[in-house]
Amino acid sequence: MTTIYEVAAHAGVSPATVSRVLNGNRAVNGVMAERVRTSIDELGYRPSQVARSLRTQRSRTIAVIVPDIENPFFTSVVRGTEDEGRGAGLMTVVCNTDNDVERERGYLRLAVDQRMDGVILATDQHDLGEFMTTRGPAVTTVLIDRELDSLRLDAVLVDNVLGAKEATRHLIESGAHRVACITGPANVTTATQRLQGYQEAMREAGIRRDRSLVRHADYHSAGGRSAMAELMAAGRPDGVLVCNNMMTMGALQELSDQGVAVPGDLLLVGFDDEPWAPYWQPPVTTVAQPAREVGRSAIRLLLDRIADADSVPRRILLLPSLQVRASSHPRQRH
Amino acid sequence: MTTIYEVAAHAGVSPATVSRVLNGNRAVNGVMAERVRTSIDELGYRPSQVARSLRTQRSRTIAVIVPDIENPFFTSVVRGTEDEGRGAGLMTVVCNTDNDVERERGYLRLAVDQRMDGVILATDQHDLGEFMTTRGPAVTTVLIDRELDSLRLDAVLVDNVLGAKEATRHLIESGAHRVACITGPANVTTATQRLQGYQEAMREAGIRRDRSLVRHADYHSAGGRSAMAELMAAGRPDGVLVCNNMMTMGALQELSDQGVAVPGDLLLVGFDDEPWAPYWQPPVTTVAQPAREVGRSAIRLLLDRIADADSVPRRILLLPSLQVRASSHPRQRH
DNA sequence: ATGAAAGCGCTAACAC
DNA sequence: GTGTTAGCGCTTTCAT
Repeated sequence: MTTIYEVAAHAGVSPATVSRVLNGNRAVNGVMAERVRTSIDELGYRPSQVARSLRTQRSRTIAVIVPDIENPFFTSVVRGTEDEGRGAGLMTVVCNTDNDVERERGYLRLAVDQRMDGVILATDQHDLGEFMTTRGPAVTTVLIDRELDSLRLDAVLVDNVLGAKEATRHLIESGAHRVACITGPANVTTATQRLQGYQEAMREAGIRRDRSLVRHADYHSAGGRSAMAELMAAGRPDGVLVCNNMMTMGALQELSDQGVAVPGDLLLVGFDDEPWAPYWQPPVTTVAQPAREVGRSAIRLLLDRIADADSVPRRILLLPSLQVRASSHPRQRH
Repeated sequence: MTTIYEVAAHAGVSPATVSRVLNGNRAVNGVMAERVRTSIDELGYRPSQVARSLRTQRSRTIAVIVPDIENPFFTSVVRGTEDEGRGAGLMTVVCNTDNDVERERGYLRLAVDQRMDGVILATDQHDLGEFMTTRGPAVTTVLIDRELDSLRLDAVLVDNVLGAKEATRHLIESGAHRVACITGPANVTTATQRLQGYQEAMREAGIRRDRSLVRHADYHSAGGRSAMAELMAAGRPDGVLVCNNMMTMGALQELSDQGVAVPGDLLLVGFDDEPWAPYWQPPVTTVAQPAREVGRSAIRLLLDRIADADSVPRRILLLPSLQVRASSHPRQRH
């Protein structure tokens, strides 16, 4: 692999001059710069980022650590970080923890070991282990999607309460009287917030609280399915808010198996818009989260934080939007 | 950030000794090693991979470059490379090209610049630009999913001809007489191979070739949808093989919109098994590709290639398997 | 068994 | 405007 010295020799200049050309330093004679560029091309030279990082102490690389890369919400977030990062010359590395604490720790360690410029992290782990030192995180970190109040860090969140509230209100206005809610694990903030939004909407509609209409599941399809089965057994609801995309699939399957027509017998709204929500049968009304914007905002917070390590942590709250489709179409009056 | 020198000073030894402990060099006194480990813990020291890579000329990192990270086939491949790579101490970096030649070039360049140990690449680009030098690829490379005969490289492929052939035969045996095929772009090898498998099965069943039953689309849902619409207009088929997961969604939507019942009016088989295929309405019969195994095999080929740069390129062909579900259930005889 | 020292490939003072 | 040089944090001979 050719080095900067070989390029320098080839062009008859010093390595410093090559470095200047490489880094767009204007203080280089035009002719000489051109000669250097020619040598670079002829030799097919590519500067070693490794050497560069060691020297400059910056890697121009950030890690995005997510619990589930198969969840389209997170893939969209990654698109956002790539988009926004590219502009700042930042490369995005995707790390998938599969909700495994040990893998998460491993990736945090990796970010440190690689001396990455930043970490964008979605987790419900309040204890980040050795990664959190007394002087803050070992690598500049921005949280996304889930809140971790215990950590004083920048964060980009979505207004889950509002999203769930609007969705529930929509179900009620569309004619549902017994609206159920399948939310995520009780220890995940997004799940409790969405449940809260549901409860607020119910209260405001003057519907009395009925615990048999609420289920916590695991944010995966199988969990959504059994939760839906339980709800049907506990007393048929005529509307349901399913608080994430994976569980929505499971719930729909269970309803289909039981011969429950959507929206005929039951109105349904899911969470997390995604590429194929419109393609389902029926097309599913969802609370769309601005996933891409989450990624973009996270990069911006990260860059600000790198520029000024000492300012007070910021919290960006983005708004979701209801995408109305067939699964919640108002019931015909009989 | 603490360095190896500070650890050495803290433990009262030389940096060389710390390095030896770090790398499990047995030639170090037990007591001393223990003292070093204590210092490492106390200081929270993490060796810089950057400095390590510069010194050893190995990054222990590979790039997996795929055309579409939202396609579950590729996410599964990535899982495979992570699984298998972890064992060898390799870290997987995921790069998403969105089928964009420029982005692909960019990521190949990145692999070079970061002096990565290897690249696992899914592409239909026959020209890899400067990445391919006269002495082979700039970084050790293994191709996956798609064939590139022009490049003499290791590759892990799936027997697409066989998969499509079995699927088509299954459709015919299940009672379809006019079996259509929606395949991918004519310049992508997986698409032509799947089409070929379809054609072979049709020929062997003694069904005469009918070009109006074949459509090329773009491997995305919208393309699958319009292809399905065209097929229905051109003369209703009673069976269809859709050659990738995204297009299957589109085709199903079109059929639903037209009021065509699956499998009642038309039998359907898709390609690429995926997490939610069983959750669709109806659950979809698919040709499941061993995506994870593709990733694992690719890592193995890569490691072999790194160990021996001069052996002849190998080609691993994996077998797909038909997952029979409701969408192709044999028609009741009227 | 341990240490001293060179060097991986680059950048940034500093000198000219 | 350009060159010389030190040094980023490691690993690895080569001495001892």
